[in-house]
Amino acid sequence: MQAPAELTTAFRQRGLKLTPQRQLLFRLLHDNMTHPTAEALFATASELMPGISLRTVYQTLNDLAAMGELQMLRLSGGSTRFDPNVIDHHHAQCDRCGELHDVYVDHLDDLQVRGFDGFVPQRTDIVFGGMCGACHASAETNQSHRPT
Amino acid sequence: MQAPAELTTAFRQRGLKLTPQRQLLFRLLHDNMTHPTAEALFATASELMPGISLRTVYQTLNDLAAMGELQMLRLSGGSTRFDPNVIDHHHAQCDRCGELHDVYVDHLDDLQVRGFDGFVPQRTDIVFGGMCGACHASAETNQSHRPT
DNA sequence: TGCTAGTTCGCACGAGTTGCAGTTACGCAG
DNA sequence: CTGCGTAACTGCAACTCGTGCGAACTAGCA
Repeated sequence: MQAPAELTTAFRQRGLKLTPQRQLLFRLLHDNMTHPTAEALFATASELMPGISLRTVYQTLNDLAAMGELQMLRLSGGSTRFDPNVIDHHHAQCDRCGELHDVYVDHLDDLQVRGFDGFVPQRTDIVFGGMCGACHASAETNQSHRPT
Repeated sequence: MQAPAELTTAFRQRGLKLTPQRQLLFRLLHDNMTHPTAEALFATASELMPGISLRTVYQTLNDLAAMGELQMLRLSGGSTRFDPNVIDHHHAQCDRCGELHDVYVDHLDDLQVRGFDGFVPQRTDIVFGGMCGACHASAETNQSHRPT
């Protein structure tokens, strides 16, 4: 997603207004690598701007997603997450702690897919399931501390 | 997912009981390629067994998923879908009609992924977005019928 | 400064799913 | 076949996530 200043312009150009609430959310989202949920953003935003409405957070997130500035991620476990990174990338989700982070896949076009059967693919979303480094390490530890 | 007869055995072995409701659901799911939702299964089941509860459908689906006999799919648009095909495969979803079908991807191991950063991948879920054959055809038609 | 359309907010609603409690019935032992 | 214990079924209420709606507000422009 673009920097707050560019978003300001982009919104105005579309006849959308630039409210303090939106500007706050722009700032909270820019360079945000945490894949936050609407609730999480609302919590952070509430601290900086008491009284902001959860409704407004959803509204703004939907607007940004519609403008292609935000990717919406519906994954297993919980609510929709929002990803300001709209560069071609994919995700790795930890089965244990649920943490999500970005990964980049090369040569995706080389994939050989059988069964499209007339389907015309336009996007490819890959989600790797597994264990993040931290969880994997602690799992190993638990294993060696197993009760006799 | 295994055939109803094998599931019967598998359930008994786990101390789970074999009720008519479950047997019905086993039959409805076996070889079901439609990726049904819980509601859809409930609707079909209700015709064959009036009085069956939606709660029971959810319960059984969760049990089967926990046993690894069913894959739960949380995709964009609506509710969780259930896939009795647990053989290594992936999905193609039509952006227009929402239809979902199975595809098979070869040489997945050859994928070059950057950014795992300690993450230990165990599963790979790929969802292709695009248009199914039917929708693509009708979209083409609309295009050629464009108003002048 | 004043107008107006887009925004915000709060509430209520809706879809999807789960928790709970009372009743039912599967599966095993006698 | 009968009786028992426990798992399962059902119906309802509750819960989560997200959206529709209307009144009040305000950004942006003339």
